[in-house]
Amino acid sequence: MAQSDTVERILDAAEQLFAEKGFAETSLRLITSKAGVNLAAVNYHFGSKKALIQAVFVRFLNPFVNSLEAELDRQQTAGKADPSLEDLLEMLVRQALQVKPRSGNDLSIFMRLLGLAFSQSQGHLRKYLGEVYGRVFQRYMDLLLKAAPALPPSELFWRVHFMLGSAAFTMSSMKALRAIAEAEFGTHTGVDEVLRLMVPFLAAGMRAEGAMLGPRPAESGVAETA
Amino acid sequence: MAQSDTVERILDAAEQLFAEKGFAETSLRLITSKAGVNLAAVNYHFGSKKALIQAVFVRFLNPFVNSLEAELDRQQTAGKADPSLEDLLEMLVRQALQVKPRSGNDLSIFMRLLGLAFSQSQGHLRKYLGEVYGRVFQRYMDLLLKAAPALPPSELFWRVHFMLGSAAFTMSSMKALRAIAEAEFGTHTGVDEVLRLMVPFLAAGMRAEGAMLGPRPAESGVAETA
DNA sequence: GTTCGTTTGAAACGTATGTTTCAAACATCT
DNA sequence: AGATGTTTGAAACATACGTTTCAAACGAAC
Repeated sequence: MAQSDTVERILDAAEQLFAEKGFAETSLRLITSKAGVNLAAVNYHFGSKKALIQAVFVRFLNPFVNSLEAELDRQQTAGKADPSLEDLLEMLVRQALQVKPRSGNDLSIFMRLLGLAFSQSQGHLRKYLGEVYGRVFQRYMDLLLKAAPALPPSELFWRVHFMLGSAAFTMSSMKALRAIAEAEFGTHTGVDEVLRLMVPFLAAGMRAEGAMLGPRPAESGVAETA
Repeated sequence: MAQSDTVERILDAAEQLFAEKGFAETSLRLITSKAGVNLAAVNYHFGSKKALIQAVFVRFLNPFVNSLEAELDRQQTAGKADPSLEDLLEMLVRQALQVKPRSGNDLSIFMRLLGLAFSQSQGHLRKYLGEVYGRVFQRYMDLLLKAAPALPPSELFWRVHFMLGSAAFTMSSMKALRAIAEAEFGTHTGVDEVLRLMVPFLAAGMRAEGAMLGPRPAESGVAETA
């Protein structure tokens, strides 16, 4: 064959190992030996380890983001009312669950990688993902801010990142937490269920009464300091 | 003097560098050169890099946890009613703000280290911190569960970790986020203010209507929170 | 069947890391 | 002051990593 499957084998192995151990802790030798290819193949096909990491993310993020954008288009052209917070969060959950699993690639790998992208971001990844997906992200964020209660912009800013933190942390620890939950309560909780549990929690947090100062936007001195 | 300040110098440098770059990305050579001590001093005084990391955490976590436990004692012997979610979260904020800053050690370093303990936990750290501080943590958790609404235990389990995620992520990215917020909104938001902003967000999330029982979900349709 | 661009394989390179070694310097106690 | 136990300093060690090299193997075109 003209194009062997070496590239795919590397991506599969890297995806799985990154999700298990993180980026820095996964060596190229481990990846290539798991993939059954030569060590030099990574640098030959991808150029560097950083480029490999980016390639892994593009491969699994592209379908997700495209699907999300399609749903945003649908929602917009349908001329419906602006979606609620719950609608928007559910939308993300739905897209995530819809991503078709590849070989041995279950949802938790997707989740874990997504979490790692934020917590272990080496800078280059964050920058790269921002360049590639920033537009769709911004579009989603605008809807989110429209659905959020009227609060000082800076308070909304922080609340969005509180949400992001919940999601990133939960996703990157989901596998371990699910094991604990199962041992402790006997109830088998699927990844999809955990994602749905987050929706009311996050939406309620966003809707909480503001803590900054009254109804007015922040201008005069913020005399909250203790 | 019988005991030179080498140990403290190492701890100071390590604390600051870990907070800046994470554990794996901070080499012993960087630490020792910043501390102005010999490279071998780390292994001589601490035994290994892992032990150094633990020592850094013990030094800054001990006052915090002791102070928290004292407040729990006070609260309990005072015979007051069980504290609310907001009370409990405010309690943590208060302890964090109360930790006296050391040389050049401001609150954001404390926050960032705390966040790293969860997101970059190398296993050994998590285990060690669990052994040392597990008892107080459990005690606090019991109060938290008492203050939380009546929900299936597994749903509460997940919500607690959603909270934890918010906190850990926010704390570990606080410095960068504060810079963004300041550039975007012009409002200078102190670390203490950010912590206090989290309180209503997290409390409201914990109090959100349960998503588990109630109308049987399981199908594609989603029961929206009315 | 020969040729030529692409891909693979095995080995080496250069660098960085945590750790160990051991003699010199130091502080403390008799 | 001298002996003794502790701490430091400079160097080396062992290992792991990402990357490079280059000859061999391969596939498609002529």
